[in-house]
Amino acid sequence: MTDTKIRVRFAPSPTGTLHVGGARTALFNWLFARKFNGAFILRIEDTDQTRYDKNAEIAMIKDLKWMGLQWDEGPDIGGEVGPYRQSKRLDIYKKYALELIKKGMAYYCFCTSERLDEMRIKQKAEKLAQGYDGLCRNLTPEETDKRLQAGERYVIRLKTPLEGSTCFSDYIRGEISYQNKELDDLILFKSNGFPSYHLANVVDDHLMGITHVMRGDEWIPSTPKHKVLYDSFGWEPPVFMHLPVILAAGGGKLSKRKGAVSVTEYKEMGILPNTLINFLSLLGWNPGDDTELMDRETLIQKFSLDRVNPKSCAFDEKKLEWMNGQYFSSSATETLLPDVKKTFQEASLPVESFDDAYLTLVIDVIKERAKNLSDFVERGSYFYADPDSYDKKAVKKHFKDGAKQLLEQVLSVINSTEDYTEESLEKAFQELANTLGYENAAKIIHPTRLAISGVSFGPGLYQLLVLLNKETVIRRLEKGIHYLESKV
RNA sequence: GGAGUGUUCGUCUAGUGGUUAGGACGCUGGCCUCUCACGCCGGUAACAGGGGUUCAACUCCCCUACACUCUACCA
Repeated sequence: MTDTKIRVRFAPSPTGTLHVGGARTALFNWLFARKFNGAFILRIEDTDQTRYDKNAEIAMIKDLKWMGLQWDEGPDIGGEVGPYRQSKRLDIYKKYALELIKKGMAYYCFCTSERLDEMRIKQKAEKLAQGYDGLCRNLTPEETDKRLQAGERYVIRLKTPLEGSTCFSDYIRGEISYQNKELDDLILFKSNGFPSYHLANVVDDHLMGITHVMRGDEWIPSTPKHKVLYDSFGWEPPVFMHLPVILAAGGGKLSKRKGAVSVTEYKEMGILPNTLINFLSLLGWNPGDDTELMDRETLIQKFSLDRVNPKSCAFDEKKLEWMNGQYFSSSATETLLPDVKKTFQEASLPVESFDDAYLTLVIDVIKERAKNLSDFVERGSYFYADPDSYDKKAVKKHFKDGAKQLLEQVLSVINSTEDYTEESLEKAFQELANTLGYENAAKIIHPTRLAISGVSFGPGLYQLLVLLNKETVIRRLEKGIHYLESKV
């Protein structure tokens, strides 16, 4: 398997957003290519002109790049066996389709879609096997010529053996065999002058020297037909490997109702690219030991086709978030800064009134507590704006009788703390606790935290006091005292 | 309807004839602690069902059930 250079491709049809299932397929191809120093190729399969969406293609490429799955050959960067966009290879497909006709392995079919529809309805009603009935398969050359001359619309179909069976080997599932009578005659060339997916795909994989085809398992039923196609051309088929589908958390199809489906959505939620790569890699593959947190290099090093399993799996967002939390805490703050800044702006926080150095400190204390970007807003908004309300439950617990007096004392302690550092503040709070006869400073800390942040959770109080700076703390304490006055 | 693929804790998975069926997320008890989060220690929970093969089956074979996919001039 490694004596010839590995060449794999990701061949999306740009008709919508990049689905996590597609992303996983791309990832496995990429990992495999990187592992063996092979080539990872991006090929745009835009043979369906009616469903093609330029914006979808742009978005898809953006998502792939965001994940860091860079290709070695593709429509944007070229390569030796291009073009890498099927709509630019139309004459190639035509040539090969004609070649098959000449060899007698394909034929012109003049059946109209109306006739095909009727045929299917009848087949269904009579509970017969579905599929093209082969009406045009036995047209005489004379008849065919006559109708061609007359300008009738036609498609080109592959002549599939009527008897026997066709089998192929799937790398992760073993031998898969189909009875030829189950296989109907594939359309190779459509009447609009475009090739079908099947023809374009097989011709391109061959011409581009693809050694391993890794794709979604919805392709399993067409693979025997592709095998017939390869045989008809006299070409050696690549190694096939069909990856299982990704299901929604509760089972069933992944759909918008059951959570996010596209890479873009996860990006917007604040999932880090490395998290998504790592998480997706573990869906249908594992390194064989218990390692779960792996960076790109480790993934490449450990990846192996032999450990890919054929079972479909569910996308567990809870675990994704856990993993993202792990990545947040281990990420360098400066890599997080642009995204957090943007998120804060979108939440209408006045990030511009403060400098990046401040934001850096804020991210530092939040990143180890956050699982996605919205956590940064939830846990960080008070760094930018004085709280305009206090958490109700926390008020009940920490703004009890005497809280006002307590805050006044805290205020005076803060005011008189010359050396405004965590150490001195801790010492000062400790002393206040002693004076008041408390066992520890907890009874002072909680009301203070609530007054300056509006919530009952967050970083260590002394850290918070310093980060917010003395002036802000004093202002918020006074505000808290006013609040308690008006409350009584 | 037909064909194909799949089936180990709720979820992701390890396991390739003999294991107290292991790990991770989740949930949960506790520790740590000024709170939250982290971390640490513990708990919870699985071989779809039925037949074989075998001294022995989660592992091999068959059947059933269930899930998913395909059955387009879509990919």
